[in-house]
Amino acid sequence: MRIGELAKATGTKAETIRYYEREGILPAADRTDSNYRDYSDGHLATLIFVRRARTLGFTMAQVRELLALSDHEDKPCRDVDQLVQRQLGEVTRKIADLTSLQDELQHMLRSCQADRIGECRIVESLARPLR
Amino acid sequence: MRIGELAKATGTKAETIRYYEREGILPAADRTDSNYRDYSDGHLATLIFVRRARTLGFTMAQVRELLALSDHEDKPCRDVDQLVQRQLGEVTRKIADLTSLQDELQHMLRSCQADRIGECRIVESLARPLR
DNA sequence: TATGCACCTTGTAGTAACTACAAGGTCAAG
DNA sequence: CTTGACCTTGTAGTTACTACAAGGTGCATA
Repeated sequence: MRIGELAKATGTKAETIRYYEREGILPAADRTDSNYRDYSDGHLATLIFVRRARTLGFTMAQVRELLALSDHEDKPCRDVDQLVQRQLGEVTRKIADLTSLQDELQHMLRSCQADRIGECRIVESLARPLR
Repeated sequence: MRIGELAKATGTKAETIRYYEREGILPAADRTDSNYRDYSDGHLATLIFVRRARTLGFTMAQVRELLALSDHEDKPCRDVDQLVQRQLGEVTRKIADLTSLQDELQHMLRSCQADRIGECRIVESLARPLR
């Protein structure tokens, strides 16, 4: 598929896709005879992954690390293990925070539907567990 | 508390705290006689909230919206309701993605501990549900 | 065949959300 | 009375894009 299709399929600007290629985040695509980039389904999956990871608050560096785990076949398990453990910790923390926020938002929704204006603990929902 | 303490307590640079004040994200603090910013526990909670929300991938604009929900006492329920519903959708989507990623990381950990190098489906973990 | 659109390149510059200085000044604890 | 934390204004760097412009190729269609 060409860059325009890939852009549409993922909601990414073509310029951002080329940017990812320059940055080594997305592997360079094959080229057609007319020098157009020709993307595979693998590229599509990787790009979706990158975009999701970014909206989940991972930095480019972290995305790079996560992508590197993809081809860990050639690396010793111990190295990978540490990295995975670190990422897992962060993911788990994020889930906890988001779940707390979700609870609070749902609570707000319920109290609104009941037309009672309850107190809003939205700030507390994330601020409470003082790390 | 003074800016330095607040900075330490939240892992935020003093400069960032002043930046948030300029941007209206964090309400201006009281001032001591010597013109030092004097923060309350409320400021602390808000700042923790802001930082968490940011690492969860919310933009400043979204953080602003979420904070605005805090004092919804004066706004009609219908308006708040819509906003909450929208944020809730995003939060829920993020939790789903993160949970999928968590599963995959845990799987990698298990297969590493068993010293079997399994296939890595980390990209697929986020890329699969094609939106 | 000509028009127009998608693509190619390089390059510059803008945006968001910080982060880091510098310069020049005040305040307070040891 | 010096040192370090704070104050201000201002400029500039970083990350992760996003948006142009200029100049060129490929290709479908009127």
